[in-house]
Amino acid sequence: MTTCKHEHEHKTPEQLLTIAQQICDQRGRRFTKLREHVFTLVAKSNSPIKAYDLLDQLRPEFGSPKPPTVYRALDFLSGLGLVHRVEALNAYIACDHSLGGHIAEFFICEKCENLEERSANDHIDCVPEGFEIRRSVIEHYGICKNCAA
Amino acid sequence: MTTCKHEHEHKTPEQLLTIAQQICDQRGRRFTKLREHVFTLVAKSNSPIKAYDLLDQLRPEFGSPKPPTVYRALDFLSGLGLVHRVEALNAYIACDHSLGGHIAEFFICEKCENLEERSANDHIDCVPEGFEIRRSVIEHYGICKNCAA
DNA sequence: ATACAAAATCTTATGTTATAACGCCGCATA
DNA sequence: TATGCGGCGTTATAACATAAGATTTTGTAT
Ligand SMILES: [Zn+2]
Ligand SMILES: [Zn+2]
Ligand SMILES: [Zn+2]
Ligand SMILES: [Zn+2]
Repeated sequence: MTTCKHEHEHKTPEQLLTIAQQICDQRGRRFTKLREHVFTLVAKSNSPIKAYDLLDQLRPEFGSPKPPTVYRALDFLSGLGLVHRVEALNAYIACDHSLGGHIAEFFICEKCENLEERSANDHIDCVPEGFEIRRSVIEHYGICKNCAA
Repeated sequence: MTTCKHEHEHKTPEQLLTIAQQICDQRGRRFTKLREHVFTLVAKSNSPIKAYDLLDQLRPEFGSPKPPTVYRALDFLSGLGLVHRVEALNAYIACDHSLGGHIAEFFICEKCENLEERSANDHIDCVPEGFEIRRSVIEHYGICKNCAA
């Protein structure tokens, strides 16, 4: 258990949006109004946000969207590595490591819901012989420094 | 990424049941018929099993149980560390490390659904300063040796 | 410009997972 | 016998997610 000694600056929603547009461009995918709006809502949320909360926040500007609308956008965005799903919360967060393709590791405060994203080191011990890892879910739940006080 | 070199024997459902009863006794909790039956079903399943599949398998011997019945039993069992919830599958597995209180790490084959449980080493890098980890979710998805062939 | 194909979206319906709330029963304790 | 509590049944509903088909938008070729 090693406390972090690096700098981990957080990007602003605006920066994240710019990067998202670039990545989308590079891959030749369309960053539509809907996708942009969903991404912005995720990026602006300061804790993981749920699909049905996104639905609510899309209204009324985007009419009365139904679940498939927001799930499609989230699938698109997570396919590009722009957002991550937090499995144990059924919620979504904008990737702060704008590179795509990294293994995300989360530290989530159970009091204030704040989430810190890290790029997991790939030193995984004890992998079963011959097992090829395709995707990893690594989420740590606990109490952050602020909330411990 | 280090391939496992240890022996990891698997306990039989019967062994798991015996251990579960002991742990329950030690803690002064009641291992009721229902809890025993749910635990046995989980232990006998050779891949993570879902709550509603458990419900089906409880019938008709246990009448027509409703969701709260099985969720209560699962909460009880996981509270004692006898079963683990696999977050990204919404499914449950009997703990093979009968000690309780360990950090579970799973390697799950996406083809055959086989699951290997390990006890995660606690060498977590880059923990945010002052963050106290209470619970960790570590799940690796991929293809197992058998299915790669 | 027009036609076409593919991508994106909308809509309806349904499937899946999980919990709230309330009541009853059986057992332990005083 | 009263009292309390753990365990479980039951009803209802909340929360999360997807299937399938119709429709619109968009880029591309003619
Ligand atoms: Zn990320
Ligand atoms: Zn906090
Ligand atoms: Zn375990
Ligand atoms: Zn396999």
